[in-house]
Amino acid sequence: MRMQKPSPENLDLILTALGDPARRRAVEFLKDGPRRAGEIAEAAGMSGPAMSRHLRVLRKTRLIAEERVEEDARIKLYRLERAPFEALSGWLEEVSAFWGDSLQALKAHAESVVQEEKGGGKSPPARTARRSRP
Amino acid sequence: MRMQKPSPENLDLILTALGDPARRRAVEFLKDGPRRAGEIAEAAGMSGPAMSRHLRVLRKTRLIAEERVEEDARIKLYRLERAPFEALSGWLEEVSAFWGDSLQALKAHAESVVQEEKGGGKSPPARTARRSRP
DNA sequence: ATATTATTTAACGTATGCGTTAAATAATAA
DNA sequence: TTATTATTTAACGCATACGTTAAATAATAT
Repeated sequence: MRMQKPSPENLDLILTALGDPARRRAVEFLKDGPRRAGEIAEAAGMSGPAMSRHLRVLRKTRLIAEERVEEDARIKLYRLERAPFEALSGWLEEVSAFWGDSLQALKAHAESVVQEEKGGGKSPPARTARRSRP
Repeated sequence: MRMQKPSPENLDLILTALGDPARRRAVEFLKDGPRRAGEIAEAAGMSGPAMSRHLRVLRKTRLIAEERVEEDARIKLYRLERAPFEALSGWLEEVSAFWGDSLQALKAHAESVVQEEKGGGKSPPARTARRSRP
């Protein structure tokens, strides 16, 4: 049983999805809890169909998931899903690890330890410019 | 005193910029240090002009910056710039704060305190679904 | 069954993004 | 100056994304 690989291919979808302001507004709106499609559309200031398309994109990337209310089967709620945010966060940390970010200080440190264990074979981080001239 | 506002408008550009795989490859390549445009293009497996366009996008979002080598004025290097990554990271933390992520645990807590001080006027975080029926 | 409300899908027009080839700039070297 | 190498910009063609209005589905209520 695999537990959700970093799935770097999905970064494409995740970042593209979050790149649209309407979808980002939807995500920010859902931060406060599950909501219906109509509420989300209204909060983002767009028509239902337009938001429906956006929700489909967010659903495809698993940034959101549907949720049914038992008491009222016709009501369908959307809520944020954790994994893709973590995937993106992980990629960000990996990219910006070498800066020693204040927030990620201890995590970054842990990462670096792990990285040392792996033995930094590939690219000796030549921070110095190499001239290409003979 | 806040340094470098969250600049939510730039999230658009940042996320759109990072949404393209070629640009992401460029960023990952620059993680190991400053490189020339040609090297980046080759690493990403595309023509010079194509990558030049991408670099322009990355430059506009300040994800990268130019750097001149004094010893050889005709060589121009690109390097990663910290701020936009932090901006994105900050937004991510804000959005996913309520999950109590292990990494962001204490930061998230601090945020929630701040949020309490602001007085949650607008949307009372009703984690429970409200039916819209009369 | 018919009506009602909520959401999704279809179809259309417009706009933007990407890669390629060819031309234009920059900055030196001979 | 002219030649050389590196990078950027221009122009073209193609594909995809977005929002809107109108039609189709879902799931109940009467």
